[in-house]
Amino acid sequence: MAGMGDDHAGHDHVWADDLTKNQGLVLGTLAHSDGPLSAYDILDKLREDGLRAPLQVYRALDKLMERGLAHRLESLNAFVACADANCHRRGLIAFAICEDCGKVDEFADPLIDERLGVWAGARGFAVARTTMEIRGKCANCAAA
Amino acid sequence: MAGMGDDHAGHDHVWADDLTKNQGLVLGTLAHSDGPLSAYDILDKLREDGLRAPLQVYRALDKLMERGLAHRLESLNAFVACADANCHRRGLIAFAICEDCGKVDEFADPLIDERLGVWAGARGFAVARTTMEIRGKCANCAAA
DNA sequence: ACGTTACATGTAACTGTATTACATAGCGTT
DNA sequence: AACGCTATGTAATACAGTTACATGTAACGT
Repeated sequence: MAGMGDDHAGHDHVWADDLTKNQGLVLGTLAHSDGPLSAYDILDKLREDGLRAPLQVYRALDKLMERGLAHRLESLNAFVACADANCHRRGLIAFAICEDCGKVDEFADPLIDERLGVWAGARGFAVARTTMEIRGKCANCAAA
Repeated sequence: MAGMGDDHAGHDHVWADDLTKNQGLVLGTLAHSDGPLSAYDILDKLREDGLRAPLQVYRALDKLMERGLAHRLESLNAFVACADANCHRRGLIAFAICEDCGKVDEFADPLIDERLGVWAGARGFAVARTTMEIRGKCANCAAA
């Protein structure tokens, strides 16, 4: 790996141990960011680590999302690391996105999940995955 | 208006009567489609009606969405006409999207909406708008 | 009638997001 | 060594959305 001051893949990972180099770089970048990043944001931050093309980032993101280590925010075309370090989450995950400061709060609500199951059951709809994103102002920014 | 075989704005509108020409064209296109359309899909269908640039479509979509006559599906980068003809809906609107046939089912669930209100209230989060999209297979496609 | 304001429109160029196609490299198995 | 599998590298392209600027048009006040 090219010289770097901050080698995520080398020692900075407390996540899964079997990430590939690019997956480690991308997850490290997301984990250290205080807000969501677009794929191109990630790419820019990783140029000095040798990444050059969007596809390298998208490939890593796909794998990370498969494993639940990262999530995509559809309404932002951006990505975040999973807030649950060892990702024990199941079922629906929702995100509250502050439009002022950009912070994202990830949460799971079993009741909403169940309610969704009821709707789907009644319709015979087979749910594969659900995205739920709330836009607005976090408590901090609403106060200001 | 340039000659056209299918003048939505002229006679085809049962929606609001005060839509502009482009808004009428775009809403007509969405309403006649049996699935979601991207902005560029819409543009292609409206070239013969004189539209030439993406911006013309995006501008119309913005106005239609402001009025609740159209919705954006974030996970698809696509748009649909509101299923409720005169759009009496309030609060959270959810979409079930079939990944097989592409059909979209729009519904509102007050309980989910309320549950969301509880979460937001507890956190001091001021909700501006919520997007909820379920991906999976509709009853028809699940059967096949 | 004239200028002013407000809003809808038209056009081009551009930025940002994501995928396709093809080539290369590493590793475990046989 | 040859094979299959997965990860990588690179370029080119497709798709989505915005910025900047010019024009049209109808309502309003003077």
